[in-house]
Amino acid sequence: MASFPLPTSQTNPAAQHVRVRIAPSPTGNLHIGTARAALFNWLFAKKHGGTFILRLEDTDLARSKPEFTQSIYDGLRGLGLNWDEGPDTPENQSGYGPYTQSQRLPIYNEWLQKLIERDCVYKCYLTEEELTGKRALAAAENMPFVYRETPEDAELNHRRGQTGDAPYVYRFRVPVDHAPVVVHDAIRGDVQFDVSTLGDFIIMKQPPKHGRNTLAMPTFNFANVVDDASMAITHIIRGEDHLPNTPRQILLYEAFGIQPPVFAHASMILAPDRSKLSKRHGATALAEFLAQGYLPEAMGNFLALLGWSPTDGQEIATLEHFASQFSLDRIAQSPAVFDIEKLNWLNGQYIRAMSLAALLEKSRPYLQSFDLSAYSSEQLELMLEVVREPLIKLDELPEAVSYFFDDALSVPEALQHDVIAPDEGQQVLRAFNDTFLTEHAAIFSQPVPQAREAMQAALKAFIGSLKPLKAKQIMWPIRAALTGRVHGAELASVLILLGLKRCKQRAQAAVAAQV
RNA sequence: GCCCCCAUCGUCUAGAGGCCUAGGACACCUCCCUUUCACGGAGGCGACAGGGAUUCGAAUUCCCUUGGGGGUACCA
Repeated sequence: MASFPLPTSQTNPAAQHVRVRIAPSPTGNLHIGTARAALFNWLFAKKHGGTFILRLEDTDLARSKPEFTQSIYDGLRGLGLNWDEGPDTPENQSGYGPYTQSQRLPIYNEWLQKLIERDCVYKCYLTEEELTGKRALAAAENMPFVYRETPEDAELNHRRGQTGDAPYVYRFRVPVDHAPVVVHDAIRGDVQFDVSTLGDFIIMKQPPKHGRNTLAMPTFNFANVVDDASMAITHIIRGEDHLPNTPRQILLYEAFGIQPPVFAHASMILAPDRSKLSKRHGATALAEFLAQGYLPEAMGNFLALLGWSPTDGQEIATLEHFASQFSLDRIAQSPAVFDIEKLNWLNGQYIRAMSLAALLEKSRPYLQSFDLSAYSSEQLELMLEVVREPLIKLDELPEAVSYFFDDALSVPEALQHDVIAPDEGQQVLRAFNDTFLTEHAAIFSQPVPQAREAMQAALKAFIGSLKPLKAKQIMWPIRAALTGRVHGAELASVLILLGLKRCKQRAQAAVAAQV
């Protein structure tokens, strides 16, 4: 795919100890795009025996919330993307902490001093109004707003600096005569940005006027670079939305005299209408999918396939398997549409492949409205075994098993009329109730595996005994009477799980309804 | 507007000049299996955005157009 020259020390991860990070901001629940970025980083770290780091970028004090931090923890852990270093790991072990930006203020100030010493930054005292005016001016000329400190502004900044208490921010002075900044991207190749498109960007915000925290916060671009540099991050794998930021960050690395890490910008995940994935398209947070009963394994598998493809073409695999063949140059350059159909298929695959014991555990939260104590776990596993086939996600479970728990089964009018009421149906149901259930009553008290086998055989014989009628004509009335539907789980198992008593009740009710 | 990225079946993608009358997966259709629905199996439908250029030869290289996406904040 992308082929371009990069120093071997950078392109060959084996030549150094890989350190990658996911750096979400706790201003929202873990987004599906962030989850995928985390996954790519994790896969890359795994592949190279590297270190996967979680860093919380909470410099936006107003929007950062503890519950979002929790959502990030839960989401990543849910997918199995455990981090080697992060806010909750002992930082003295690594020496790179803390891993929460709001706790790293002294570090940013320290690094800011270096820039001040090198005259790479200046205090900007321009007010919001003055800035707005400049923006309007640029807009009027149909030009992009690129802020540069003019001689007049410099004088003004100097004058306001004298007063001592005027509010200011720190801006990075973009060198105007700098050659185009080249981003060596491991996915896209070299991307050039002319410095004339880069304004003097803010690196330290103004301290908030109110509230108990009055310390100045770094901006994203600054904190990101300082942290990545001081945490010895070797590869930055992130979304394409960060690509336009990268030249600014590279300028900062240059100002610090530090070799930038390898950048890899994966493209975005899009909604089916090719617009940005947003709430109006349904779930966007990982937790929402998980709550619907998409299995974490399926989500991880699906996300890995969105914008990346395995070399061996095996689409259903563990993350460890994917990790073994992961490489940045196989990450797609073009955006990927989030295709729920494929997720559905994958999830179904996982539901069917799962052990019944594991499935039972995963299912319990979805079955809370039912009294499971009426069944042994062996019976519950049988229940899941026979209803799991058509499932897409676990939240369909209550509907799928409802007739095992309802005491009074309500049979839809249409079924009552079309399947149960006709003479044939009644004939079948009478035979079922009077003969079949009586003759085979003993089967119901057998242990599950034997009962199932015996019941299957008995049903087969029963169908044969009603000769002129076809199997379907026999099964449907019974199924309708017992479950209130004509499609569904294997009938023999349904009978066993319902038990003799309920089978009789429901069969008799179906017959009685017609007299 | 300006800057940047992207462009293969409806969708996810394979494809790094001849292996491509473009492969796989999801979805869809047909058939088979089957006591229903499903699962599973076997087939089928279906794409290199358009236009130039380079080349003996282009899905693959270059340019333009068009379309989509991202950015343009004291958000990250």
